[in-house]
Amino acid sequence: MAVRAVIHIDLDAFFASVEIKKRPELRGKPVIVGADGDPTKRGVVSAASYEARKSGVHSGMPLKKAYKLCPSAQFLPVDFESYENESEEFLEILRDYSPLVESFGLDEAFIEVISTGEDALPNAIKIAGEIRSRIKEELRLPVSIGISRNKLLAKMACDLSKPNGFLVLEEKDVEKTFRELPVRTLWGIGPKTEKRLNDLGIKTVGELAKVPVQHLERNFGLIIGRTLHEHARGIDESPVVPFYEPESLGREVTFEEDTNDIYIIKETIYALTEDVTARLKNFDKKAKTVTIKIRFSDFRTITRSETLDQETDSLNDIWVACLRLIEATDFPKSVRLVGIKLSHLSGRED
DNA sequence: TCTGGGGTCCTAGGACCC
DNA sequence: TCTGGGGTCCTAGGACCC
Repeated sequence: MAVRAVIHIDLDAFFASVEIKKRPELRGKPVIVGADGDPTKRGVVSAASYEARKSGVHSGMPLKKAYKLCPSAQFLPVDFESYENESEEFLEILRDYSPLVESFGLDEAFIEVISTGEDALPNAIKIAGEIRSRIKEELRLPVSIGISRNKLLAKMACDLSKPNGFLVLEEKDVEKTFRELPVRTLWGIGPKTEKRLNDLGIKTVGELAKVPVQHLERNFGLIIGRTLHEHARGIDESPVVPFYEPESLGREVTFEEDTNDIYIIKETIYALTEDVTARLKNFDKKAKTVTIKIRFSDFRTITRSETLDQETDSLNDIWVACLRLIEATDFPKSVRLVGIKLSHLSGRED
């Protein structure tokens, strides 16, 4: 009989850890990586070392605020290329242990391990231990690992173990482990759902698990309601998928200063369109739907989309669609961000 | 000190067809 | 002179993840 186990691996404070690896003199110091590394400009924290987190800095926080909280930190620009290189080496190590490796962002991955016998966990624990040693020796990066029988529980175990952790979560321990956890810690519950659950008197995952599924379906819809109910009980049947075809390709950019100038807006969207169309061709895809995105100075964000008669990878076709969308849009306030997205992608059938 | 950029998935309403 | 109901596609927005 074949049984499965899932390992979730997460490189701790990944961008910051890579920077510290490049510059060892930063080890043990607060390091904050974000945007172009200038905390007086617009941008947010992409990663903060644990020393910086002690000051209250966390990813997603505006750099200006991070600077107020931790002025002694070393602020560094995002260097995607080196993170991508490290990430590729990370995935290569994992693929030595199973073909079923699903990357999730640059710094996280799931591995499914199939074992013969009654229990897959002991074998998964052994493999996870080897992976941990190799990442520490070959990549010299800190890592946390969670092991369980499905993706949800493996990820939750990993999150609970951070930093530098290693945690096995068995089904029999789920109820006790989840009982007192705030609902926000459950995968898929963000700030909005947390607030709505709290308003319903549901504060912990243990409480959520006891709510009748019909009650959740009424409040959150059939799909999300059912998922909340299952996740609170540690149930997750989703497979580990080694490769996804992209569903959409997009680029967006925030201006250093808000602008009213329609020529700057058009010029910027054109540059983004060139970039995304090149990526589209690289993927050997064509797109049917073109969407532009505008965020105004008050942060109100709109999208305008057009589905073409025929899928295309032509820069001209896509740009003309963008222009039509721009012309049909009102600009009542100055603009903070513009973006473009291509969707309804399909492979070329030339 | 405000609030990035890359994505995925879900929902709701309207158009349109049978 | 009163207008069903199902299916599908499109658009816009929102929640969530890293």
